[in-house]
Amino acid sequence: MLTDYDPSQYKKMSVAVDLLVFTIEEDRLKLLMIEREEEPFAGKLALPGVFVGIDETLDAAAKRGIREETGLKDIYFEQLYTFGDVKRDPRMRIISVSYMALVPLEKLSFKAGKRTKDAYLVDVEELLASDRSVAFDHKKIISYARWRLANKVEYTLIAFHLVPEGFTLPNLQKVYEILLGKPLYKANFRKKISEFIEETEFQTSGDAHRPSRIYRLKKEYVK
Amino acid sequence: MLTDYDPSQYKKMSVAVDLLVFTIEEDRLKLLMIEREEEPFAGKLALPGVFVGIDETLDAAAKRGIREETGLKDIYFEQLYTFGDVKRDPRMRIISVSYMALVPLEKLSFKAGKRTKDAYLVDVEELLASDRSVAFDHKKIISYARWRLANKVEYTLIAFHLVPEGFTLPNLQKVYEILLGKPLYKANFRKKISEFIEETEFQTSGDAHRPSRIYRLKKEYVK
DNA sequence: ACAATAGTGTCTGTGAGACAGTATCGA
DNA sequence: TCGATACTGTCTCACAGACACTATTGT
Repeated sequence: MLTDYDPSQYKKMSVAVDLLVFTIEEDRLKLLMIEREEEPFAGKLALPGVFVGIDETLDAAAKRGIREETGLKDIYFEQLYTFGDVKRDPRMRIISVSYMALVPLEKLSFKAGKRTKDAYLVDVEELLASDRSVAFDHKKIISYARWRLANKVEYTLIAFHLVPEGFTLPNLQKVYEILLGKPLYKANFRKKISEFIEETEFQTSGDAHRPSRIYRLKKEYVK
Repeated sequence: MLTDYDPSQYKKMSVAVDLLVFTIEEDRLKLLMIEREEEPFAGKLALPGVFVGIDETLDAAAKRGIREETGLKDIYFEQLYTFGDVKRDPRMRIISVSYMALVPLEKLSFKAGKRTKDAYLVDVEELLASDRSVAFDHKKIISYARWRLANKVEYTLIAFHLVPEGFTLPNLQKVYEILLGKPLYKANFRKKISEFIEETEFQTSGDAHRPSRIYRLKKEYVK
């Protein structure tokens, strides 16, 4: 490939990274979105994103974007898909490499439902079910990410990234149920994940019922 | 996102599509590669690829590339991953969106092992196991594609794209075995895929043993 | 004692794995 | 008849699904 490169023939384009930062808030899957202030799509919700620098790796751009939007340095993220429709952005040709990030709510400096800057935590199912318009082709991207997330829950340990380092099993199960969109049987769920976790000495307290033991992911499975 | 776009700050770059056209030849997984004639990496094997036109969708560019390299219009392909290391190409910054395509050998105008133009069918396992150098970061891309292919075989019907429309079960099983890298039990394999296929009236003939029935994928599962 | 949630034991059905057997062609 | 490969029947075992039971807290 690339043997016959002719700069005059192939115009260059801009490459951006779009970020899908997911978290769980009040037993709902939420996505970090911003309200656009300028045209096009002023007033609409959009995914946060950054342009990729000429000397910057895609992963590095994603990391930088996450840092700028959340203040967080070391959260889990992975490349999702690259969207390259010609008219995605009415102003110019932009290739968008989407990245999905997962973070437990505790790490986000967000209050429930409240805004920080122009950023909101948007209920994903609600957004996708509604006919509310979203900037650019971002609704399509969100829809794809939601699908991929549900898929990967089944054959990876990705759900653990949505939960604090120390977690209870009822807590973790709830996350699985939210991502899968269906209830699970307690006993079966525990059997399935038991090989990946280990007890800690801690447990919850203060609730008017039996306390719940705190577990953590075994070291060998921590990314 | 994209609210603060400043053209002087973010330089544009080139976007290319790299193609991984897989097929099965002589019971081996093969990949279509070309021998580079120019620097850099002259004489090395490389993935075929094309630059994405300014008014061209990523998928459209992939389709065009496949057409140019194989002469084929309607074969299965899917986007794989986007590679954006800064020094991938020593000449300039190129973002490479990789696409994986699958085609039965019968559709390719290739003779076993022989070249057409500068194109070869390269044994994938052999290439990956060897320390033979490959142009750019293409070895990494191939390695990733090989992994993804093995994965998707297990939970999709992707293997059917490597086999003609009418196929025998021993034939299909062999493809699964090649992709999975392990032998399968006949009876179990048949039970597993029986729901997706249907008999035709045809069978093989001429061999010194019991003929093999020709099957096809049920309509509802085609693509 | 009771409400509420945490946690466990076990039956069942489904499906993958393993292997042995039967079927049908050309020579 | 025989060699070779196509095709089928069935046993076993692991595991997901389903459900009932026990455990431990605060009030």
